[in-house]
Order: sequence, then structure tokens, then C-alpha cells
Amino acid sequence: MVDSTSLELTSRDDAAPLAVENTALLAAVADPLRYSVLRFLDREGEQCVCDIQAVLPIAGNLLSYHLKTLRDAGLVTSERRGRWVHYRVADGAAARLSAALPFNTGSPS
Amino acid sequence: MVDSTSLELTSRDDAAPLAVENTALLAAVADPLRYSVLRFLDREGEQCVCDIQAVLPIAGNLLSYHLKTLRDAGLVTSERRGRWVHYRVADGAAARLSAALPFNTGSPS
DNA sequence: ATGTTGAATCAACCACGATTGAAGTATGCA
DNA sequence: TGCATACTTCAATCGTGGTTGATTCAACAT
Repeated sequence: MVDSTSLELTSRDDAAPLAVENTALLAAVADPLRYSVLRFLDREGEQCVCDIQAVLPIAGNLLSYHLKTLRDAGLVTSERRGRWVHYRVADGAAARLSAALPFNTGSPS
Repeated sequence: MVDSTSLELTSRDDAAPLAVENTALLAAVADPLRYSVLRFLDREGEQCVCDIQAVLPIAGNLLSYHLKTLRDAGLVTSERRGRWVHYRVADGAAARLSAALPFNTGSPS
């Protein structure tokens, strides 16, 4: 891997967050499993792990691993409620994601 | 890797392209090097490989490799002009990218 | 206490992508 | 023709992320 700190081509893009930060966020989404989980949570709203697991045919530990990845990326939040842990899409996740794209598709709204 | 074809959780999202296709596109961008190249091409317009290389401190063959993955993803196009090969952001790349996100940040425009 | 279920963690394994060095192609110039 | 530049491709290495199986933890029930 190339030295990540030297990847900001020119210095002119002041406000733009570092490429590494944006790519880290994008990498969290660039996995079919995590992508499906995000879409599921976005569509159905808050869900416990067991509900996700019921619809996603993978081992529990694997799902837990990917949920942690999404948590670490700040794309989902979790909350324990009794025996179950509920996950939901984090506030502003959509905005953060589209802001992380290398270029924007015209102004939103 | 889990069977990719079975990852479309429910059947209800008819129009939505497969998760694997979207994640493949996102994965092409989720690399600091390719991300920087895309931003550079977007900012400066069409550039030959040597110009990119002048600003990105990596080996030529490595840059060529990453440019190929961007080409394969359809995010850039290349054209040989004399001794030089020029790259530019492909038409509709921004739209395709933002459409590949797991959810949208409100309606664009 | 013991057991059971829901979920996270740990220690491996392995495949794939990023990186490297060398060779190969194409264009232009002497 | 021969050499140099611009770029690509090939083969091989290396590191990392995804996967797996087993263990651990937390909440509840009996």
C-alpha cells in the first residue's frame, strides 16, 4: 500500500476530507452483505439481529462481524433491548455517504 | 463468500439492481488511489497518464492497474492520442455512483 | 444453580486485491 | 534501423478482509 497520507494529489482541495476517510466509509458499503443489511434496515426500519438473520442466510457470527464494521463506520447504531440488540441506520448516514463520493451528481434538493 | 445470488433479502425490491452490481461499482471507488485519480480527473478534466503520474507518487504499472479497474467499472474512458493515453471521467459516472448507494439522500433537484 | 437463547468475540484459514519487477507493445524521433 | 518515451501486461509476492468454528457473554426462564 502506498503511503496513504501523501495521496492528496494537490493541496488545493482544502475543505474536502481526506481520500482515505471517504474511501473507508465507501468500503464499508462496498460489500454485498453489508449493502443488503443497510438496504434492509433502511426499508424496514429498526430490526433486531435475529430478524436480519432470518432474512439473510449467513452464520450469526459473520453477521455480527459485518454489523460491527457498519457500526465502526458510523452507518448504523445498535441498542440492546432485553435479550435482543436492535440495529438501525444512523442519522445522516445517507448524507455522509453521498458526501463521500468522489464527485457529486448535481445539488440535492 | 456467501452465495452472492441469494443476497437479495426479500423479493420486494423489484427495480433495485442487484447488490453485487452496486457494490462492485462502489468497490472501484473505495480505494484511496482510485478515489484520488477520479477526483483529479473530475477537477482537471482529461489528462494523460503521465500527468496523473506526475501528481501521484506511485509506480507506472500500478497506476495502469488501477486505471484498468476504473475502466472495467466504466467510471473512466481512455483514448490514445499520439504517444499518450488520455483518461477522463466517463459520462454519467456521477449519476451511476450515487444511484449505487444503498439509500438516497433526498431527491436530487 | 442450570439451561437456553440472542449476540459478540476469538483464533485460525483462505481467497482476493494491491503491490512489485520484468517483459512487452506502441508511437515518435534520430 | 535503432533508441527512447509512454503505457500496458504478465508473473509472483504480500497483506488484508471475509469466512468459519469454537468459545464467551448477557439476559431471561426453570
